[in-house]
Amino acid sequence: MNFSFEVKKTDATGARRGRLATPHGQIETPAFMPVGTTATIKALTHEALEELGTSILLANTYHLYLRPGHELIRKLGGLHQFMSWQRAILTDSGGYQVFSLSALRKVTDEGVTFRSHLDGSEHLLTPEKAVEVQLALGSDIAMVLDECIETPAPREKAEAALVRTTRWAKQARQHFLANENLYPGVSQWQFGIVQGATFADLRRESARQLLDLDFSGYAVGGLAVGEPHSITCGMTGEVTALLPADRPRYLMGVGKPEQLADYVALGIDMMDCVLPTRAARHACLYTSEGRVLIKNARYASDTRPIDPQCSCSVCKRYTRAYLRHLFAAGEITASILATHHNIHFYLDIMRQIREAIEFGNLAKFSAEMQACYVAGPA
RNA sequence: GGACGGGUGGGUGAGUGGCUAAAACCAGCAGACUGUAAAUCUGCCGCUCCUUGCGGGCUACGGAGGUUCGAAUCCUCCCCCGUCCA
Repeated sequence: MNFSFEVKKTDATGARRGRLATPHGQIETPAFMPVGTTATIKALTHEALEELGTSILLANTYHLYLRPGHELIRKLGGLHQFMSWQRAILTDSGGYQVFSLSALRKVTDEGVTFRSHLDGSEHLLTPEKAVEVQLALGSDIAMVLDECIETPAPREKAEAALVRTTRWAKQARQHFLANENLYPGVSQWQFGIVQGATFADLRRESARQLLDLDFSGYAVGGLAVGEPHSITCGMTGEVTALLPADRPRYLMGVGKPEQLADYVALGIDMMDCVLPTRAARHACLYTSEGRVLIKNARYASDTRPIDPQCSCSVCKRYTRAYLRHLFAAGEITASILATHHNIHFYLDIMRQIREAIEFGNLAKFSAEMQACYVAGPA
């Protein structure tokens, strides 16, 4: 096994400073993972991602299964070789698409039947199928298929999704353990996903049930999908309190810049979010002084960099006025530069968080982030 | 000189008697985005008043008159623009 996870230090808040080793490199934790659903971080080259210090990124089972197809990717040497990315990859299972593509799918105990958003064709994604697709992709970390529901949700619905998620997790775990060595050269970790919506007892129950299955790591799913941040934190805390200390914990789909440290303080080791990349394409830039909506008229002749405190290559070279112009003109370069900056900003936050844990001042760092995001940019 | 066609809100451009402060798109202004159906989506976009309401007043479809209860829409004259013919 080429995998290991080690917690090197835990601070007073409960934050963990660790290291996750994979066959495709080491990941310093807490880590933020940029989202590359269709095997690309939109608007960024792999050269740029490497320069930014990305150690792991996400890709998506449902999307890659539909296009170009996991069999093709397998045939071409697996996802790493296909996309020419030799660092780590985590693949999401398609569970999130149960939520985001709710209009195009039907969930039964057997699995999720999707009507393809690409061509309308029907596809049944079962827990076993999700395992098979991810093994074929050869990602480093595979997620079990779960049922992600919106919050707030009625208790009965949350219970039903929890029961189904646990059942699917058992099937997925079994199927994984029986097939993990199916492809030579592919070595993979499998994570379970805790559900339970906004009900603390359901969250705890979900976690306990998954612990029996002995996953390599545990994710908290179904959060930041409508509920307030305080609830997200509350639910996360309920779960991390029960998770084994020696396994990585992954809070799925979060968060805003000023929220990241909160999750880390709750004992989270890994996070991912489309926010920095999507917001970038939508002209929202994250800075040490808060958000900069770069299309605003006030930046038309602003010759400062996006973030005067930032050391990224975009901030070293370009002005706000130029970025604003690129967005106004609909130039593709606008997305490229904005995404580069935002990913740098997120990865830099994580660097600062890791450092803060080591120096024991995470709470202070968190407070400073909150302050500038409440105050907004100068 | 003649024959047609046309002049609509910042732009393009619908609208041929009342449902029209006037479609749609663009531009402009502002906002949203949390395991990506997102280079997307939403709101505002003539001026003004207030008790901010599917509220009131004013101005507006080249110009000036006219018909009509009512005109961007019909009539008259004028001014521009385009195409074609001399």
